[in-house]
Amino acid sequence: MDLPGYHLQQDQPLVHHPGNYPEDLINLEGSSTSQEQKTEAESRPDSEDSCPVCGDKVSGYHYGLLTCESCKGFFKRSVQNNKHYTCAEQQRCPMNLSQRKRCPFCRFQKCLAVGMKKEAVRADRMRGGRNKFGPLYRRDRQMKQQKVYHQSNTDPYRIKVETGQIHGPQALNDLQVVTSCISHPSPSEAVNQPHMYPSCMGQSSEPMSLDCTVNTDRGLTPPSLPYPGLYHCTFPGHPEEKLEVPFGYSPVPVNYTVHSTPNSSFTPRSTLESSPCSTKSLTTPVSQAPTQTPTNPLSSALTPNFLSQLLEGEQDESQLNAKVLASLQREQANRGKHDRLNTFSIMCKMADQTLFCLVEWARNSSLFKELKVEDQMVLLQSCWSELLVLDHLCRQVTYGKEGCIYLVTGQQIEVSTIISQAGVTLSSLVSRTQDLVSKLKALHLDRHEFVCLKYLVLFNPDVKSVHNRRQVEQTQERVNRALMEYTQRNHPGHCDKFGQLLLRLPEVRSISLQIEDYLYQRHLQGDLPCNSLLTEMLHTKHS
DNA sequence: ATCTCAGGGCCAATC
DNA sequence: GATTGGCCCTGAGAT
Repeated sequence: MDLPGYHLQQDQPLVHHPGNYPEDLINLEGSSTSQEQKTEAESRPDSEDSCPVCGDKVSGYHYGLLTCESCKGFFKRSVQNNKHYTCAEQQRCPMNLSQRKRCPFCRFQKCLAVGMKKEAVRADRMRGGRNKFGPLYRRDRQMKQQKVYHQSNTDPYRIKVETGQIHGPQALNDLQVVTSCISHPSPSEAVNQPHMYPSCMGQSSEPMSLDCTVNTDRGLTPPSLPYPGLYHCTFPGHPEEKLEVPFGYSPVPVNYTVHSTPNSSFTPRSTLESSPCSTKSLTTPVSQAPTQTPTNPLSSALTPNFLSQLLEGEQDESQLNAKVLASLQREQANRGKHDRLNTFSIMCKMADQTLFCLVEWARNSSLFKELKVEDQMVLLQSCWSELLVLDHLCRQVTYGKEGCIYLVTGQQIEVSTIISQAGVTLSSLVSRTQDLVSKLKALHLDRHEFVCLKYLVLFNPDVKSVHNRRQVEQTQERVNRALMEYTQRNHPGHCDKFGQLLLRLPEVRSISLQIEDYLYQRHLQGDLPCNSLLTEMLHTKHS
């Protein structure tokens, strides 16, 4: 794979390994749970044929996307007869072939969520003919064709992704956000157009759509950014800006014994062996923790300067906001008016842009530059998802309001809204992440500590095939010591803060792995954009 | 002129 | 009696 700025060509065919994933992971989103479903899926491995609402066999385009005959009829009747369903449960009923009849409310909501359009049901009941979505269907087909025929990537930092398999149909969205705020520069226009098409049928049941411009209480809130002037940034794919951080640092060899501890990748060696707040001490009462002063000559006097140097490479949040927003705007501008990005795609784009920035951040780091390119690549390939999670966590701790998720675009979305509409996996991820945010907020994580955690995750000597393991280890130890001294110096009343921060890293790791699994499943369904760094990172890990 | 295909109607099966 | 879902009809748009 190619990372931004890394041009080692590695043509790797995109091999799908659905069998590598446990069934429960695939089923978590409620698309297919029963044995019946499994059998059917086996007999019909091509996900192109599965209805995004219930997983049944699609019979063609109906009301905006490929669905089965059953959901087509259900949707038609619901709209034509102006049905008002209610859910006996928590409006999160599983939707699959065997259970689709149980809850019409959730089924209809799912229909709307995946993109079926009420407007496509004819008010005049005229039979035959083609509707106004013809161009949309054509474009959709073309995009599917593109996937099938191995469209080569023109982006300079992408690899050629080949696929011998047809990707899934319309993305099964966990959320459906109508991105008026991104597609319509005029807020007033967006407010008057809550949905892509005016609703011609009085349907009281609210669609699952979250409209960031219409109802700011429920969905995304417009960003308050000085973005107009920043939209001209070249980004991504053309890393023109190089932050040359003037580190006056050269690593000093430290004689630490290397122990290969299972699952210890989150815990730097020096933490285990030389830190006053060692892993052992973390499990004991604070009063019993040793309070010895670090003896390493690297440490105390250098730490403040070292930390400030580490911080210099950090990207300004408002610039990042603007870059990602601009990128999303460009993406939307390249699409047709009736072909907006769905929520999942938007989230992927955001993650992709953020990932790009994180890779650039690493590449511009003097500490990182000291490594061989091969080592840089394997480290980044190993920890990219952890960096993304850490980045997200820091954003929440710094900017996030209670009960809201602060997006990299500067927008906010309510956690409850996401959880009420997301599938099981995504809800779990959001909940776990929010729990971690709460813990980090309680710890008063600041940017110095955050950047140290990023470096600790990046410089992971446990990564296989790292060439210069010792160098990686020494850097990790140095950052680790800097973090320890910083927390001790700035939070003398909270002597365990260092240990508490490190204890959060396994959860970061765990969440990142769950995210990778989730994204890979969506990737197998064809929901992830092919030409993205995110997809390539996923692909590299799974190939 | 013919073909394609998506929306509508019908009706047996099921709830 | 209401709902579901498979099948067929229709006809605007594409070829």
